[in-house]
Amino acid sequence: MLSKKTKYALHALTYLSKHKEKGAILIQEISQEYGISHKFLENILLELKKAGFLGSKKGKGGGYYLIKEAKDVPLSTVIRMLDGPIALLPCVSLNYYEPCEECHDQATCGLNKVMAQVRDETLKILSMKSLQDIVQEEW
Amino acid sequence: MLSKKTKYALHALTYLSKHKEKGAILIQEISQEYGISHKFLENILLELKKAGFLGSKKGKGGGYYLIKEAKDVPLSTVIRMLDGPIALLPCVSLNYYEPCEECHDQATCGLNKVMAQVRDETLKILSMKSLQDIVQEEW
DNA sequence: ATTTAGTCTATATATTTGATAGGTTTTGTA
DNA sequence: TACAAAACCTATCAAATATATAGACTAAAT
Repeated sequence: MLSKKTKYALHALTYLSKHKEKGAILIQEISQEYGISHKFLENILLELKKAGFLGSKKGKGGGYYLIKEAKDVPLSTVIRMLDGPIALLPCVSLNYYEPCEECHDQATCGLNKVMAQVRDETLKILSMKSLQDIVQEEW
Repeated sequence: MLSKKTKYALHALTYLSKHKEKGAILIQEISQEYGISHKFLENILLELKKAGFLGSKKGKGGGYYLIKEAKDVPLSTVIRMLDGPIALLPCVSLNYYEPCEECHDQATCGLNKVMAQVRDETLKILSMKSLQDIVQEEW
């Protein structure tokens, strides 16, 4: 399951994308919209900023805004950044690979094969779908 | 990611299936084979027994053995039993459904749609593939 | 009777997740 | 230029979950 962190991030990004015309948007506004703790969301938005998805402005009239085009924000990227691996096993993770300690030989492991297949199908969707698809779906 | 518990369970089931001709197999033997803590594996096998996958025999010459046919043990069932939901969001889980607290309206939620798609593709594989497929893959 | 090996329940330890606290910096504006 | 607003930053805490361990109990073989 996705962590709340990631879910909140995706909702926040969606909100920012939908209200792009408003310019900078307060953390407050987003946290109220979804009933998320202000401080928790703060941390999340900061991370998204450091990762280059968001820009921000301090002081009065400040807030956050989307830097990237919604179509250039694949869901897989957001999920990986905040939750880590998408794969079900470390030994089939493309971005967070680690061998399984208990595994004798990855090359012949049956689970490895199946989970690689699951990973491929999941990624086919999550890297194809972008923030824009979410926004469009909701409008 | 799958928990160690689930990974261990799947390995243990595979082992039991491969060595079915031996009859009852010691926890000891399996835990050594994969370098798993004896006691931890004990708990896992007990769960699998209570769920009706394994049988056991106490005392000397005892151990665990597979009750079901390997082909009748879908990976999805094992994963769900030990790890819970396969879906990435509670609101698209078929077996552990819960609404997302922060969500205004599931019917129009864009994430919901995408994650339902991911769930479908994942389940297509995990409920199609059984223990037997894992065993065959490794032989 | 003794040994072997699973059963059961409880507890301990570690890790991760979700949330909070409070001071710092920047910026608009009165 | 002082003040207020709002993001920035770091640290910490609390709760939940995952992993592992302990030890007494029961059943079976010999």
